[in-house]
Amino acid sequence: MFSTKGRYALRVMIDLAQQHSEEFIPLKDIAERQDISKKYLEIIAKDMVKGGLITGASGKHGGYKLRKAPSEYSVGEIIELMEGPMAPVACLADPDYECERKDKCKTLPMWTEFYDLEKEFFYNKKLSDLLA
Amino acid sequence: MFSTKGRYALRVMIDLAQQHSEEFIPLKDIAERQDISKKYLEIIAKDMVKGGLITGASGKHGGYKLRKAPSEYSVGEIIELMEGPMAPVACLADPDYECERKDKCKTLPMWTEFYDLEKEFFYNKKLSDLLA
DNA sequence: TATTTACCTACTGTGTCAATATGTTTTATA
DNA sequence: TATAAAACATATTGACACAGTAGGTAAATA
Repeated sequence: MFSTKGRYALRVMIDLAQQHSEEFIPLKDIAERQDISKKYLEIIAKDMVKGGLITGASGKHGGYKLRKAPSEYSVGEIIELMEGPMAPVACLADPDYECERKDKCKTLPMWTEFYDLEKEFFYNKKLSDLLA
Repeated sequence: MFSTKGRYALRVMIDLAQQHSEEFIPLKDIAERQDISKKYLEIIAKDMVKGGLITGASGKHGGYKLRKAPSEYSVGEIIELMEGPMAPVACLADPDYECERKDKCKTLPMWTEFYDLEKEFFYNKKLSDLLA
């Protein structure tokens, strides 16, 4: 299950895209439109700035805006930035993970196959695909 | 991320299938081979019996065995029995979930599409596919 | 200087995960 | 019939993540 961090971030991205504005959009407006606690969204928006998804501006007429066109964002990059790798098992999430059973593990190929499928799905899905 | 409940259950199923036996296999042996706490596996095995995946027999020469041929079990049914629906979001996990945003939700079609993909993948993957 | 906004740090209640602990019941066998 | 081996049952626990809340500071504009 994806958590609210990723899902709310996605909704913030969609909301920003829908404003079709070069101006900064205050979080207050987004929180109201999306019906999400503004205080909680602050945490999420801060991480989004830190991760390079959006830019923030303080002060009057401040707010947030996208850094790229919606078609240039993949859903996968948004979700993985907020929640970490969308791996089905821990041994795939961390490349340094050394499982001593990995050579004889009967399920690893299946998890790998699914992980690839999952990444392909979400990295080919663009933010612009969600605006229809 | 799938939890140990589903993953361990899958390993128990694989282990049972690998014994190619009509006898009951004691959990002690499975726990040793799989290097999983026997006490914890007891909880899991009990749920597996309850869910109809395996049959259990108490007493001497008791243990567990599969109820069907490995090719008749899908990985999906094993995982969902142990962990509940593998839905990416709560509103898809529960058919009675009534989200007031569902009609205007921009992300629901994507989650649904992914959920279908996921189910297709895991329900077409059979236990026998993991024995190679 | 006042207002608006983002940004920062800390805290908290709730729940799930991954077990452990301590039994009781069932069944075959010596 | 006693014993051992096994499943089955119930309760508890420590650690952690999730989903926020609370209260404040810094920056920018008018």
